[in-house]
Parts: sequence; structure tokens; C-alpha cells
Amino acid sequence: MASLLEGQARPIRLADIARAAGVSHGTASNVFSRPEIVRAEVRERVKAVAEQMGYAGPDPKGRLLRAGKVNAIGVATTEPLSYFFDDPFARVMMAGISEACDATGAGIALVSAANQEKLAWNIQSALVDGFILFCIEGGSRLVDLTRERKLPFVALELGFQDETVSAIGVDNVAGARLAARHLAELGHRRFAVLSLAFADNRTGFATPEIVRGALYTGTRDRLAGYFEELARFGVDTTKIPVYETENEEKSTRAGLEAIFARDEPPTAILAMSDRMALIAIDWLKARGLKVPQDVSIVGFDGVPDGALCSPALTTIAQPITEIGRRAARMILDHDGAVRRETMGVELIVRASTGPARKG
Amino acid sequence: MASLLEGQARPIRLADIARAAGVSHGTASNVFSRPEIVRAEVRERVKAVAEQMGYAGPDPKGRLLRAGKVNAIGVATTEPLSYFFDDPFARVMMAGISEACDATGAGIALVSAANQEKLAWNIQSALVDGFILFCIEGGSRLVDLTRERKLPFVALELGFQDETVSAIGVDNVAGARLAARHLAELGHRRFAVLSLAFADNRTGFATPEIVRGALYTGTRDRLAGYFEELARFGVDTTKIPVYETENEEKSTRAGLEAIFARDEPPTAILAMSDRMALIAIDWLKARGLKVPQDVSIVGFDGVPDGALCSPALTTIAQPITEIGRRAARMILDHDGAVRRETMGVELIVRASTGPARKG
DNA sequence: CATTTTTGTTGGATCGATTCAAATTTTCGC
DNA sequence: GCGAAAATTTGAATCGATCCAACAAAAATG
Repeated sequence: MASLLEGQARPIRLADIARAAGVSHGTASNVFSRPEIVRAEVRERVKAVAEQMGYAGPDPKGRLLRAGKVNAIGVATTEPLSYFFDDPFARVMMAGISEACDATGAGIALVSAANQEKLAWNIQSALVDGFILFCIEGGSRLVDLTRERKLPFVALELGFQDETVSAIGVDNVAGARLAARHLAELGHRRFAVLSLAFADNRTGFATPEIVRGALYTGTRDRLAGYFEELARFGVDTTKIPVYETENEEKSTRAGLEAIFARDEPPTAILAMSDRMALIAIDWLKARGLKVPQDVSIVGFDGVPDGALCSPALTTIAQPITEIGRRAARMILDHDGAVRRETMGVELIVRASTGPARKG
Repeated sequence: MASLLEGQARPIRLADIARAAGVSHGTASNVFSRPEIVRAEVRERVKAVAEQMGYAGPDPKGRLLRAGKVNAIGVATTEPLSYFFDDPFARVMMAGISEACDATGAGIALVSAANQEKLAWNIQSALVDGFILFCIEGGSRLVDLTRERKLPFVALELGFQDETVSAIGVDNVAGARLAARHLAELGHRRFAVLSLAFADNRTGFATPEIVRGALYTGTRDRLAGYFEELARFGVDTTKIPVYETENEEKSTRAGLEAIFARDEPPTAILAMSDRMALIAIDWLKARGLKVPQDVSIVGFDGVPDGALCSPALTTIAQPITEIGRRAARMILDHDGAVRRETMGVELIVRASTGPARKG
């Protein structure tokens, strides 16, 4: 009976406590938020009344409106929510973000959605002080949506020409050059590139026009880095097949099929992500090709999985955790300025690269 | 100059728009939340004014207070935030939770904290409609803290005697029996148990008193399951060493050292988590012991990593994703009732178990 | 004991929206 | 052109707290 009534009764508010305890709501509020300025006797009485009435404590919803600050940052992506827990790159990034948030006591709200409309709504209605955007597929839409909200935000991967957007990324050109030089120095001369997208929703071999019209400058820069360095070694880069994938299993395998169906298959693969590189290793092994004896592969990102697989992946490591930490701090101590940071990368040589086969 | 002033000006409110457009707040509100009931002409005018004044859309903070519902669930743990992205079990669970949230458009807020005080505060102030609690170390404190908040919550792992708490877990006794029977049927007679905690903050061999006074009944049930089944095979369970770990590297290794330092080392290890089982495989391999030829191991949980390691782990698989989905739905369509669900488990035989060595 | 200082308490204003009954305007049938 | 019905718009009330200027009471000072 009691529980039935209880279920219907609306929750107890601070004002109810104040009335019951015979103090003003101002004092009641102080009991909870600044207990030290309330006389001990009054404080105890109010607390006792609250306890007895089953008060849950000041409702954050009310406090929030007054305070104006949520003390949480939103991390958004166009991928489904599970992306945050599945993707190795995202996970390391989240570790960095978590660290910065843990340190200041800020919360993390994951924002995503099954479709465009819902994504827009979720971004509009997320209770956060700012956003960190995982700009993968559809990054530009994500930025547009977030801009509407008029809250501070940082784009991860500065693959945007748009200089008015705060972003943190890595030196893609330098990283790509490191990868290319490493392979060239091992004697490789026949290459293929597993590329990230130059624009949304496309896979297949990328023509020079596509590259020139790249929406994602990060992809463009990596390719430019590869080509610049290979050209220095006398490689004719116009002959290098560049296959655009969606950075997942299916399109990457399709790309490998297409690349190895051509005359003169490559002895070395430049992959723009570790994800693709790891898929490629799998694919090659299944095809009976030895890595690195038959084909060498260099990845990009430096996710932990790369060290564990067999053969361990040679890659261009980004300081992923540090990027995450900085992104979070950018939001947490936001000062209104647009910041664009470029982090250095590092070549990590492991077992997936070796000398080019003679002939 | 303009941007300087803009920076200081407080954000535009709906009321500002209403005034500027010459309509009431009610109408202005409708333009954004129920556009179809506003006359087209008025709607466009208000929208134009909003656009021109740089209005960011209705502030969720305001809406929230009125609506009362946040449309987000909090997932809390006593571990640091990075736990959600690192721990394999947590990750699979989060995938299930994400799925259910994605389906209804609900958000996820991760709640955790470096220390007790902050954890309490973060739980008190999390903007959520309910909580899912990862009850690992310190689960009972977490439940107490959350109860204060008087919001619906579900405890994962029903390791609580407390029947007033909603919880989802697995049939620990049945699972443990499956594991024990599998090993016994392979001829094993000398066992050791790598146990989860019976109460907070303790590691080392567990005495019968400790087991009897278990705070975590999940741990107790698993042990009971092991023992019941082994007893059926004539094993003297009083001689089985049970080592309590914190389910991480250090204490698990310490446990293995202690177990293998005894006379008559075990030929089979029953691990209460895959995490410990995987650490054990590593430890044994490093020690020159072959798995499963010298020592067989059965884990518990069924995390994906178990299938990938070498040798692949035989384990008791929980329907982790499904548990996550159900937990999320329990909060999302909460009806005020306390629910306790027990899910079935499944023995997955892989390569880490084999026949007992003769003699 | 009168006066200042310190300490505590009060209640109105505010945060930014949504809701709904009542008032107003439009539309429509005849 | 009139009255009824339908479509819009209004404005006060509400959500649940915090903040702060003004006031009251108690303590310290001369």
C-alpha cells in the first residue's frame, strides 16, 4: 500500500525539506552545498528531516540549470556506439581522454546514433560542455552538426582544410615519408597503397582527380608523403595503385584482391591504418604469401594489436593516448581560442617488413 | 572587436528570440519543439530571427529540467574510466549496452572516479535516468552509493545476497560445475583454484572461514560449484588450494607462484575469470610448463581474447552481450519492479584443456 | 550598556526551457 | 455576413535547484 502511494507521489524536492524543517529554501540548499556556513544545530535538523523523508539529495537537473556547467565532455562519432569499445584506435584514444577526465573529475558522454537524424538530435541534446569529434567517415557532417551547437569542440585528425576548427592530429606527410623511406631502403620498388577515404562513401582505385579533390586532407597528405619519398628513390609513383577502402574488412579485402589481380603485384604495401594492415596480413597469409618474405607491410597508427599479431606489424606510431589527453584538456580548459596541434609520429620497425626479394 | 564582445555576451536564449521576433515564448518554443503546430509564416520568421541572432537551438539544460528525463543511462564502476576500454569483459558488456541504447536513442554516461569521495560525488551528480553497476571490487559500496540517488539501477553479477537489488547474472554454480566436470572427465584429480575475491581488499589462500563469510556470493557459488562436482568424482576438495586474487596480473602471478610452490602441484587449474586464465597460460609457458600437456586450464567468462590466444582457452562462456542488452533495457523501460535474472552459461572446449598426464 | 563586528538566515530573482488552459484569430458552412 | 468549429497564439505556472543582497541575531569591543 505504502509503496503504491510512494510510486505515484512525485519525488521530494529541496523545498519540501525546507518547509518540513521550518527553514527557508536558501538555508536548506546551503545544508547540502555549503554545510559549513549553516549552524550545526540547524544543519543536523534539516539533514534528519531529509533523511526521514527519503530525500535523494539535490537533484543534479536543477543544479545544472543554475550552474550552467555540466562538467562532462561528449565524444562523438558517426559510427555506432560500440565503435568506442571495439576499435583499437578508438580505445587507446579513449584511454587518453579518460585519463584527462579522471584527473579533473569530469564525466564522459558517448554520442552517436544509428542514423543521421538521430545523430543530429543526439548532438543537439547532449548534456556536455564540449565535444571531441572522431572524424572518420562523414567527419565533415559531424563538424557541421556540432558547430550548430555552438559549444567548444575539437576534431581529432586534422583532416580539414577548415582552419576555423580546433583540431589535433599528426604530421601525416612526415609519417608517410618515414614509412615509404623504410621500405625503399629495404630495396622495395613495387608498391601498392591501401588508402583511407578521400571523400565520403567511395571505395576502389583512386584516380589523380579524386586525390586532387580530396575532402580529407589527412588522407591526401599521407599519400603525398608516400609519393614524395618514393620519388626520391626513383620510383615512378604514377604507376602505384592506390585503393580507397572504408577501413574495414570487406572493402580492404576487395582492395587486396584488386591489387593482386594486376600484373606485377607489389612487394610492399603501404597501409594508411593498422586496421587495414592487419587485415592485409591475414589476407596474404591465407593466400599463401609470406609476410615479410613475399610482401612487406607498413601500417599507420600504432595500435597495441599491431605488436601482438604475427608477424608483428611495422608501423608509424601516433601518440594516440597523448592526443586523447590533449583533446580532453582543450575542452576542459577551453579559452575560446581555435587551436590546431600537430603531433610527431615515429617509425616502429617490427616483423612485417623485410628486404625486397631479389628480381 | 565583434568577436571580443560576442565572447563576453551571454548566450542567446529562447526568450531573446521570442522578443526579437515579436512572439510569445510559447510560440517560440513551439517553433523548435513542435514546428507543425505553428503557422508557416510565423515559423519561418522566428527561424530567420534565430538564425540571424546566432541562436544555438533550445538549450538541453533548460529542456531537461522541465522534461525530467535525461534519456541517458550511467554505467558506473569503482575502476578508473579506462577500465571500460581496456578490460575485455567490460568491452563486450558495453557492446551489449550500446546496442540497446543505440536502438532507443539513449546516451551513455561513463561514471567512475579516482577515489571514493569523487566517486560518491560523481554518482550523486551524474545526469542519467538510471545506472548499470559493474560490481567488481568494491561492488557493495557502489550499490550503497547508488541507492542514495534513488534512481533505478541494475547490478551486473548478482553477487549480492541483497534481494532488494535488481541484478543480472549467470548461474555460477552450474557454470562452475561444467568446468569441473570437464576436467574431471579428462582424468584430472589434482586441482588448484584461481579465485575472485570473497570480500574486498584481500589476496592469498582462502580459508574455509573466509569462504563461509563471503561478501561476494558469486565467488562463493563458483567455488561451491567446483567443489560439488569434484566431490562427485571422489576428489578431496579440502586439499584444493584456493587463491584469492584481484583479477589482475600481479596478484594472479603471486597466486600461481604460491600454488606451484606447494607439494603436488596441480595438473588442472580452475580460474574464475578468463583474465586470470590468460595470465596463467602466460605464466606457465614462461615457466616451461606446457598447456594442456602439463597443466590444463579452464577459464570463466568467455571473452573474445580467449579464442585468439595460444593455446585457445577452454572456458565457461557467459552471454555477456545479452546481459548488457538486458541490463540497459531494464533501465530504459524501468517499471519500478526489482528484477533478478539469471542467465545460462555454456562450456566452450578449446585447446587449453587435455587429458591428465598418467601417474 | 551602546556600538560595531561577526555569523546565520531569509526570500526574491534567476538559470532556460516546456506546458496547458484560456484567449484570439481564421476558416468554413450556409 | 453570421455563428460555430478549427487553428493559432498567448502568458502564467512549473521544473529544482543556487545565489545574493538585505536583514536579524549573537558576539565582541570600547
